Amino acid sequence: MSYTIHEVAQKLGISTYSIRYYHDHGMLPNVKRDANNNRVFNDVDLEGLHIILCLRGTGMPVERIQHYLDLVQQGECTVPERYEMMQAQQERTLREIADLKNHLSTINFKVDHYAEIMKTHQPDSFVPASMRDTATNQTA
Amino acid sequence: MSYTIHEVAQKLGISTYSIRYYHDHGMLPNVKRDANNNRVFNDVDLEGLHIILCLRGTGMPVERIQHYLDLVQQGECTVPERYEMMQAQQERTLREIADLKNHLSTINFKVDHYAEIMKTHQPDSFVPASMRDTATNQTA
DNA sequence: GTACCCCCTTCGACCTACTTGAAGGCAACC
DNA sequence: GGTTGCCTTCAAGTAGGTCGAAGGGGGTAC
Repeated sequence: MSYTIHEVAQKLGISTYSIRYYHDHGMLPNVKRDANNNRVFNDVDLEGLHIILCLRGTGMPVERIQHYLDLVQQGECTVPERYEMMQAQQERTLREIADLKNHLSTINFKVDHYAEIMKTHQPDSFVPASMRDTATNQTA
Repeated sequence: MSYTIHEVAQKLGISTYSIRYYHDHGMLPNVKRDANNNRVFNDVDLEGLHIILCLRGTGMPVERIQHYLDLVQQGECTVPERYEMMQAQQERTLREIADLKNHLSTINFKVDHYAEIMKTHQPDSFVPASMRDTATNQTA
């Protein structure tokens, strides 16, 4: 199967801009061109993009992704380095999930707090936005 | 208690640059200055920074954070809007955690895969980086 | 009292990872 | 054969910092 850049963008839920960016930066080295110089993607390229999105989504810089994909191209002798990279990324991602969960509990607290305030007030005690430019009290 | 920008940076594990950035962009409106024009932070400012880091860390754009902090300044009548903002952020964060977990399982798979390869090969079948510029086979 | 050191200031440049716009090519339809 | 539409490249813009230069104030050392 082969795909246009638009089809790939739709399939993966990203912009054509990003795809060109990844391609232009050497992260999709096997993408072919048709007679009109348009990019033509196959399933292997899609797989590559999937990995790129996974690594970018977990915060790996583009340069590191380039390096990783180079290692893949170089063959099995680079497995130990790839292993280390993926292990580092694994740890990084676990930390990030933990951080997000921490942040989430702060946010949850605010949601509950605001819900509580709204429950104990009459609905009409809230002033519309257009009238609240002179208020001064502070309730974070 | 009052703190210098350095103390705050160390306390919160961020750079003084970022703190100035947040301050310069109106997100710490109550920070005072001393006789030498140096920023002086108190515990309320620290609390504010904590919220800023929580919202930035969960992907809220600076502009939205500014708006949220404005609402806080405006007082209790803005609680319904703040409630909506925090609820949206809650959902966003849950989605982000789910995405990260998906990515993580891809990464876990790679780690296991590479570990498997390394276990079934002799240790000396891996060529040092300095010698592997001519390899061609592909094993993602 | 001045030299040195350290921390602070502002302002502007730089960075990453896109995102968008301008200008133009090629094909297909009417 | 003109218009529509998707593609191209290259350059500029954006967000959110990050950093460096230039300069000021204050405290201690001599």
